[in-house]
Amino acid sequence: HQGAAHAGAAWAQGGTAHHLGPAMSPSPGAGGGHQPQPLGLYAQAAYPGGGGSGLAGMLAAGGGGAGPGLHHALHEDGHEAQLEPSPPPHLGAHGHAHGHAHAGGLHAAAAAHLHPGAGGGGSSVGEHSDEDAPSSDDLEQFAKQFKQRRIKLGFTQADVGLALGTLYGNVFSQTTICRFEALQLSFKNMCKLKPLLNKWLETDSSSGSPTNLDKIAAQGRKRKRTSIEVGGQRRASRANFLKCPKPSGARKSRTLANSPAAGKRRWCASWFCNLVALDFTKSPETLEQNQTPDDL
DNA sequence: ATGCATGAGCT
DNA sequence: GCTCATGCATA
Repeated sequence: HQGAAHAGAAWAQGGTAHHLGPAMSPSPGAGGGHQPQPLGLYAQAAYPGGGGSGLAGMLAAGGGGAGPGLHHALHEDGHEAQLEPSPPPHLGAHGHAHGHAHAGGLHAAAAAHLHPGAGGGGSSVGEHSDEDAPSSDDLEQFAKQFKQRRIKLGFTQADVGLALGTLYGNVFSQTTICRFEALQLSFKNMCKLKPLLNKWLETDSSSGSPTNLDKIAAQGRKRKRTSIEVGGQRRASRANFLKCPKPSGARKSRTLANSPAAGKRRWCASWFCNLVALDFTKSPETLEQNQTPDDL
């Protein structure tokens, strides 16, 4: 059930993508069982080959039934649209951008792709726990299944993270597992983690043993989280981001100096970095609403 | 689940 | 100096 209705999350390697959140049908249905999970479609933009227009392109299209169409466009300011060419090293190419537009939503993907095809044999439709070129669909499906099984087995995200540590060397935090399940990691990162989690699924039943939940002593260095004045600073920063996702040095200085967030350079830097890195996977609709006129 | 932060690699 | 993978702290 729920099969077709997802809202989306978008992936892109070098480009921009958004997703919108609320897409679910307003079905009055009592049922409600779950909360609308934003799962979704991914779009992978392959690399901007040389040219580039891809970067700033795209915007969303309106939402079908339910949602008030929210979307917005990101326009970059006049100049500069740099894309970094991260060369897709041959190998696994995956990437289709399927942009389904389901019931509510949309988003587009600028995309190019390399075909998955590796050469060879007729790939059968097998669901194998592949290692090599998982498609977005595979990952999406895997994540979904993984979460389901994890819960069924009674493990928390944190448990899994720890287990991974004992299974291999890498320990992962609850955060990472959560993001994996929610498809909030980069495509590449998802591909990297999938095999590990998959192995966990297989090894799980055996792990009835009392997991040594410790070892992972905490290290010193506590991080301090900067407090941002609700509303103003964040709002202004969002507006700025919309105007220019990748500000140049000069522009950054100007923006910082005049923004309500002035003085919080480090915060600003992290904020922009995170937004760009996640490809703007945070509700763009919110941005639109709060957009400030022109406080650059 | 998500906001802010760190640090390793790259360029 | 930037991107990416990851995580602490917290809503």
